[in-house]
Amino acid sequence: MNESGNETRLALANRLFFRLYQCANMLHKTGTRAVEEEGLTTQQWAVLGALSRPAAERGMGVGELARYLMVSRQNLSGVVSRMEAAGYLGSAPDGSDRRARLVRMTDTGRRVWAEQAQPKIAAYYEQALEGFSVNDMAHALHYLLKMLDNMQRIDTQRTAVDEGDGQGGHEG
Amino acid sequence: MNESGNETRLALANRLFFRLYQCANMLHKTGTRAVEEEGLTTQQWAVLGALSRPAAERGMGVGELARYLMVSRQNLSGVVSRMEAAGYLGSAPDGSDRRARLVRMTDTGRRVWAEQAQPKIAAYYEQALEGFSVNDMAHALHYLLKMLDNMQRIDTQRTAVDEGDGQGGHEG
DNA sequence: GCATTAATGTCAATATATTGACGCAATTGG
DNA sequence: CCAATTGCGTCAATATATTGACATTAATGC
Repeated sequence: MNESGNETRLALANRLFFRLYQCANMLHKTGTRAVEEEGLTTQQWAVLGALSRPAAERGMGVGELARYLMVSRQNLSGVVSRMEAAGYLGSAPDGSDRRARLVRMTDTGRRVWAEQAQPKIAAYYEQALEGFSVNDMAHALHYLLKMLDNMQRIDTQRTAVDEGDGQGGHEG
Repeated sequence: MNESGNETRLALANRLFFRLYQCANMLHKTGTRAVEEEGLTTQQWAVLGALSRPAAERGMGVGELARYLMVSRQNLSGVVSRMEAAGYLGSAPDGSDRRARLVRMTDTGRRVWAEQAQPKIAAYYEQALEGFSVNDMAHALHYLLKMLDNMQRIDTQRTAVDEGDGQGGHEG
C-alpha cells in the first residue's frame, strides 16, 4: 500500500477544499440574508465587528483594516464607501498622516450593530453551529487557523519571490 | 457562571466564522495563483473537478452543475461561458430537453486539467495542508460538512417560508 | 536637501457571487 | 387537450474580490 496512502490524502484534500468552497458561499448567502433588513452583508458585518473592538476605538485606516480582515485595500475601499453612504461609517483625515483617513463607526452604525445586527448574528450562529459542542467549535477553529497560516505562508512566499527576495533554499 | 457558557459559545462562533471568511478569501487568492498559468481560477477548477467525474461523462446542464457546486445558475453561466471561450468546455443541446444544453470538457480541457492543473493542485494541497494528518483532514472535513448541512437547512427554511409553504413542525 | 523606497488611497479591468425578472420548454392538473 | 406550475437559460443590477497602475505623502539614504 505504498501509493494508496498518498491517494487517500489527495482525495481527502480535494473533498476538504471543495467543502470549504461551498461553506464560504453558503456563509455569504445565508449570513447576508440574516442581516438584510439592516442592509448589511457578511463582509460589512466583518467590518463592523473589526471597528467595534476596543482596539479600534480611535478608528482604523483602510489599509490597516484591510490587513486585519485579509482582503485587498481596493476591495475594502468600496465596502467602506457603501457603508459610509448608508450612514454606518464615517471617516476623518488622520492628523499624523496626510495620506490616511481614519474610518470609524457612526453612532447610528454602533446602535444598529449592537441592537439589531448582533442579536440576529447570534441567532444565525446558533443555527449554523447546531450540533456543535464548544469543543467541536474549538477544534474547527483550530483547523481553520492552521489552514489560514499555511495559506498566508504560500501568499508571502509568492510575494517575496516577486520582489526578487531570493530567500535561499526554498525546496529541494 | 451561568452566563459565561453562552458568552464563550458566542465568542467562539464569532472567531470561527471570521476565520472561515478569511480562509475562503485566501483559498481563492492563493489557489487561483497556483493555476494562473493555465488561465484558471478556483471556481473554474471546481467546475473541471465536477465535469471530470465519471458520473458527468455525458455532460451536465448548467442548472445541474450549479446545484452540485451550490452556486446560482446565473453565476455559473458566466463561468462556463468564459471557460468555453478559453476552449476548455463545450456545450451541445440536450436531445431529451430542448431547454437544456449539456456542458462537457473538451479534449483540450481534459488534457490541461489532467496534465497541468492536477499536479499543481496536488502541490498546492500539500502546502495548504502542511501539518495536517489524514485524521486532521477527516475531522476538518467533518466539521465543514456539518456546517454546510446546517447552512443548507437555513437556506431551505428561508425559501420555504418565501413560498408560503408552512412546513409545520420542522424537526425535533 | 534630494533621490529612492515604501505606504495610502484611488481608478480601471476582470472574475465571482447574489437576487429579481423574463421568455421558452417541459411537467402536471383539471 | 389546455391552464398552471415548474425548470432552464438569459439579461440586468448590485456587491465582493482580485490584480495592476497611478498620484500623493511619508520615511530613509546619500
